[in-house]
Amino acid sequence: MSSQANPQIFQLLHKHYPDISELKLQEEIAAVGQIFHFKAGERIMDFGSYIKLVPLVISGSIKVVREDQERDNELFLYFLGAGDTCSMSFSCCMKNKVSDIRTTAEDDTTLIGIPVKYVDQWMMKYQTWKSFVMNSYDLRMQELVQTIDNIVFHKLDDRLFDYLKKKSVANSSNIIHTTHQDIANDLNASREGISRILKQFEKMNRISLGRNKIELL
DNA sequence: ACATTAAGTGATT
DNA sequence: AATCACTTAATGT
Repeated sequence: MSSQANPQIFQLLHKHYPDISELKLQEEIAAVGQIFHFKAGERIMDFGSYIKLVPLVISGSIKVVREDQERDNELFLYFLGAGDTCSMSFSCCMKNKVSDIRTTAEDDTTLIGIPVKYVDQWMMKYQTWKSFVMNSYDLRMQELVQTIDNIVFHKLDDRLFDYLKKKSVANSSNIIHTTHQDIANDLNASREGISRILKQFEKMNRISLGRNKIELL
């Protein structure tokens, strides 16, 4: 805590996290936060590891997946982008539990890591931190409820299109490089099902298809 | 040219 | 919508 505030973090906060406006809080984050860089595809956190840092994403994006114990599958949860933080990490770290989730850099990513012990402290100390945390919970919650709806009502096509949109945003490109099989794994669906729906999307001129390539129109 | 891997299809449940 | 059994197409060696 005797460490000095990192002026770079200070600036990044200002730019990407305008909601975190309390000066004292900004100073604390700058003092204890650390900047990390990850290359696309790099594993950031894995199942079973203890979470000791909460990320504030600055640029790039992170893919968050949940482990599926029965199969060798992973269920895709969501992408984190600039200005996002990982709601899962809050709940995990507060109980000092091991991670249920795995995160990988979807794109080259920069983030500020905050040691978990402060996350707690700041909740009581700073109003803006509290609402920041609550807010990101709320956003994630809405998103998850939505996808649960889509699963219950068998709307695989909605889920698939959402997935494509989000992936496109995550990679800041309209062209997505992936296979139908990989998508199927992420969404816990069959490859054939994905292929057929993609084919429909193509006929509706919403996308165009190629090998290992999907372009959003 | 041959093998491998991704994608498309139709039938069945 | 999943699974199976093939077929067809694209790519790598």
